[in-house]
Amino acid sequence: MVEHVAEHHHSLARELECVSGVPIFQQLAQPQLTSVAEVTRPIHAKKGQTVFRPDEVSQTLYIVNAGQVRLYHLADDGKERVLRVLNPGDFIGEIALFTDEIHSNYAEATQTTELCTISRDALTTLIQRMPPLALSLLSALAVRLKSAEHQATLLAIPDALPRLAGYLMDLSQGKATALTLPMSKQDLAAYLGMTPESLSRKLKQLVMAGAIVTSGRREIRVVDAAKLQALAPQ
Amino acid sequence: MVEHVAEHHHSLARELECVSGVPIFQQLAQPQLTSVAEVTRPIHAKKGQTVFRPDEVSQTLYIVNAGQVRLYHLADDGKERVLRVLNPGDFIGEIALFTDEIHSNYAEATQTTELCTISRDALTTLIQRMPPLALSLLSALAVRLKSAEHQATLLAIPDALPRLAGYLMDLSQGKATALTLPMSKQDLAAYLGMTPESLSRKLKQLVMAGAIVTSGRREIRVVDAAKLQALAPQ
DNA sequence: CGCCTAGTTGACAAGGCTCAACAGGCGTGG
DNA sequence: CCACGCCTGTTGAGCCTTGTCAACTAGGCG
Repeated sequence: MVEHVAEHHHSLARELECVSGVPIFQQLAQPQLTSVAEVTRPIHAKKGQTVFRPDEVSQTLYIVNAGQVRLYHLADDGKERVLRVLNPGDFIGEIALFTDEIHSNYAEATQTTELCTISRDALTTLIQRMPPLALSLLSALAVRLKSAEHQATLLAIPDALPRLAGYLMDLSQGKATALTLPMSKQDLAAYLGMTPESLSRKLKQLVMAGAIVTSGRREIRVVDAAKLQALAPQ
Repeated sequence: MVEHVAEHHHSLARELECVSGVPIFQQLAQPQLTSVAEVTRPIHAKKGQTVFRPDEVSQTLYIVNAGQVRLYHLADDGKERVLRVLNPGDFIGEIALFTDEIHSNYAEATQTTELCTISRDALTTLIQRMPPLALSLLSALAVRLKSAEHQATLLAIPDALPRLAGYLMDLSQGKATALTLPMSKQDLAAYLGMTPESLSRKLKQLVMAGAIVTSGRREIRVVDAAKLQALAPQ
């Protein structure tokens, strides 16, 4: 589980596929996409493999193209704190673009995953040549910033139930839909700043209240958005 | 240094002063600074005044030039949750640049404050004309994102003492220095996800442990960074 | 089919929140 | 300039929530 990820350097086709699937580059024209593809290196990781680990000096932007990457922090009591989960289109390493970021987190593939990597120098050059790219990067960062600050306000709530309800409201976007948890329950518990035991109990409480029903390991269906809303903060 | 330009565009003097003091625009050349100043509108707020309130549709970037702005959220139990405090050079409203942001927070001046405002249209135009501006905006957003995510990891810690110790470590940057709290203790308590009572007790605990000494309302001196570090998480 | 991890449930203890009363600064007005 | 008053911060006591530890169940993967 500590093996190195496989790197590939071949035709541009692969890079193009990687690049064109990513929202950040979506509105670029074909020739510009090719320029981006030229400086992109795809890497692959199988389930459980580590993409990067702490203390590596990084000057690379990682963009998830397919699969899923779990970003977590290892506390010195041995507990893993999940920071977030990267799905296709998400990226990590933006700070590496401006300072020599020393990663303090682990990135681990939770399934077979393909990532695009772009070096700092290549990306800054690209940004200066393609203003639309700068705008879409800014937009992506702004969105992430908003969600990070939102999460911070959620976590500042001392009671576990509204914290969980607020999280589920975000996931379901206020509607009574079925949804799949983006991570395991123990990871979710860490993400929400509680123990797996508490998460289990609070979920049960929501089921009892008639707000949600659970089915299977990661499936949740919101049946009464109003009840959930009433338990959520704000 | 502003004088020279002021002679040519006298009406811009105020805007230039506002713009040139802001880190985001710092490395722009003089003519570019003038372009920025041309689309900037300074606004002023006295202590206690509200800069904006929730449900206002905003297409504006606010940059604090002097003074301090407190950004907070009003829960429906009437309690204020401080999201962060903006000091000179900090900005807010970046999400407004990409979507019609509906502010969910209040912004209130804690002292006599001057802000620069730039409209969405003006800023996107500027970005496309000035690649370095895009880079420095990206850099600023990345830094804020990092600190927001860091705060989220802090808040996910259930025990109040390490949470506080971690916050103080961040403020003091690991050194044994004197520091001034950027906000009142009750605001800090909300920011750290605890009650003012808990904050008071935990601070006392840190003083007892010999890690810090307090003097006055907002002054804290770290006397033993190692002790503080030992109590902080990671 | 069986093992191993993820998830659940229960009992207990500890920590933080709540409520309430008190002290101490700072600004305001006399 | 002083005194008063208000707001900020502190201290105390009790209860409630959540973390901890432990045992148990349920899926998933080999």
